[in-house]
Amino acid sequence: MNEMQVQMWDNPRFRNWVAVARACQLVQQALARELKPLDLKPPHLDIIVNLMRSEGISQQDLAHKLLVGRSNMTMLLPQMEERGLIERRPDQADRRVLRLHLTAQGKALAKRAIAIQSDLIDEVMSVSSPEHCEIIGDAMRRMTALMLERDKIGMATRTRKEQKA
Amino acid sequence: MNEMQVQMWDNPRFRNWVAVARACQLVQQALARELKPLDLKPPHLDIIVNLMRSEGISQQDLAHKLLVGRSNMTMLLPQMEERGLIERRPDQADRRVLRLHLTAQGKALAKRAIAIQSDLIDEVMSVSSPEHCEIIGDAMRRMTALMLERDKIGMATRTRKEQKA
DNA sequence: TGCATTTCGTTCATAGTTGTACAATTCTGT
DNA sequence: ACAGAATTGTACAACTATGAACGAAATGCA
Repeated sequence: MNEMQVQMWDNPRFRNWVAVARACQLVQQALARELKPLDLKPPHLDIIVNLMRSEGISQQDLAHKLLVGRSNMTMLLPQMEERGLIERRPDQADRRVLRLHLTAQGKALAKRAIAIQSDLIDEVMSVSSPEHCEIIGDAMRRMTALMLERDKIGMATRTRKEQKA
Repeated sequence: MNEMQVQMWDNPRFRNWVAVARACQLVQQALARELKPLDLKPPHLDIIVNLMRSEGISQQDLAHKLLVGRSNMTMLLPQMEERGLIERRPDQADRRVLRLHLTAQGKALAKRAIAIQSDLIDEVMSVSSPEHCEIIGDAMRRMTALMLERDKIGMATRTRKEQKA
């Protein structure tokens, strides 16, 4: 029973991944704290950031990019709209979808929030040289690709649709 | 307004940190899915793993290690105790604290759960060479140290206690 | 000893997240 | 054109997480 204990922490991959998860959690918590004065939470900022990149995106696609469920968007977006940060305009080509846009006020807040986030990230990533910073980012992007591919395969074997092929 | 957009994503630190956060999120989600057959959730596994390292730890110290609030432990631990995975024994030296221990059943489940987690981590970390894996882990540990130090300083300036010095 | 302060765990109200079921709309294949 | 399937956003219930207030126990300091 004790071998398991040793085994886990002697495994470099395990040890180093745990370090990644812990750092992530701490940075997220710090971000939440520093965003509080703007009355924003990390999910709101994620939405704003993605909206700057993809004006007119649908709720579904946004949820997909953020790796959360659609219902999550239904909870968050209306309250951001009431706050005047975003607009949800119906798409007349497909009347099911709502296309999302940042308002001027939303962009102004985005600027301040992103400044906070960027400063925090600059601080935490400054523990690594630019070269190591790229190594880390590259590894994480490969990891993300791997996980998304995994999910896709899992979906294909579980659903009935693809079995036709 | 558009300069901000470019500015963010041209900043290597920003871009690479976002990759870290996304990978983390995906791995967490995958872990949750693979743990479902054992009827465990990531927080439970975190508790179990830390309990293997630190038999007899208090709820408070455990919460501190896991970077969550004490009330979180109060929510999770009793239900794990009822399930027979852990025991909470009062400390007769200090009758406020409850010392935590894994039961035999808890250890058995831990073994299976850790096998699942290790396999997943091995898979995702296999996108990096052992050398890069260490670079990543070292960076994240420095980052964690930086954040904890930051918090400590923040606490010291806010509380009254340390002002005596 | 006595009293203020701190620490540990709990309680509870609040807020955030998820999955499922649903109505409206669009797409597909005949 | 039309029936069946898929997609979009919503509603809701169940679950999870968090922070503040609390009581009990311990500690520090006169």
